[in-house]
Amino acid sequence: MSRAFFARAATVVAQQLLNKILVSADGRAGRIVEVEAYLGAVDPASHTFRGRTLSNAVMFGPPGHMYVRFTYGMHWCCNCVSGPVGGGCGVLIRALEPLHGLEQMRAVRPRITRDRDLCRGPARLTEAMGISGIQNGIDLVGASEGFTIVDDGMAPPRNPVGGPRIGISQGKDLPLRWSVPGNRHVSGTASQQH
DNA sequence: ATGACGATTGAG
DNA sequence: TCAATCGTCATA
Repeated sequence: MSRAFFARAATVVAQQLLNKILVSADGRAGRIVEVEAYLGAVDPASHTFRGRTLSNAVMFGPPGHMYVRFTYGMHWCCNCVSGPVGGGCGVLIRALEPLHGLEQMRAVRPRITRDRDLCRGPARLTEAMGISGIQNGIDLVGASEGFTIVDDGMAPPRNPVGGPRIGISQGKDLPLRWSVPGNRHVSGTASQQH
C-alpha cells in the first residue's frame, strides 16, 4: 500500500464527513464543518505512526468507531476511525456548527460568550458535546451508546477548502485538513481567521 | 524510573 | 506571547 493510497482513502472519508451531523447521547447536535485526515503508519503526525498501543488501539479497529484521545493534560479530541481494519487511520473532527442542545452546550461551557465558538475547535466541541475518554471505542454507526453520525440530506461541499493540518510538528506538507467553504464555525489560527 | 512532548485553549 | 496540566511513550 502506497502513501498516496492511504492519503486518498482517508481524504475521501474526511471530505464525506463534512456536513454530516454528530449527535450526542442526550440530543446535542452539530454539523461537521472541519476535519483532518490521519493516515497511520505512513503519517508521522498520526497517533498510530509508531504502531499500536493501549491508548490508540481503537484506531486499528473497525471504521465508524469513535477514537477519543486525551491531550495537553486537559483536552479531549474526537475522531472517526476510517479503516481499513489494522490501518490505524482516522478523521479528526475539528469543528461543528451547533444545531441542537445549545442550552446544554452553553451550560457546560459557561466561559464561551458567542454560540459560534461553542464547538469551534477539537477540544471545544468535545466538551460542548459531552465527549470524553468514556466514549472511546463506541460505534458511531450503530449508535449503541447514543452518539452517532447522521445524514440529513445535505451533501458534502463540492469544493471543500483544503490545507495543512493544525497543531502538528511533522507531516505539515500534506493538505489533509478540509472544511466547509465560508463557514463561520471553522477553527483556525488568528491569522487564518478574520 | 524518568523526561520530553503533545491532533489545545484562554488569558495577557 | 505564554502558562496550564498530565497521560503516554521512548529511552535508560
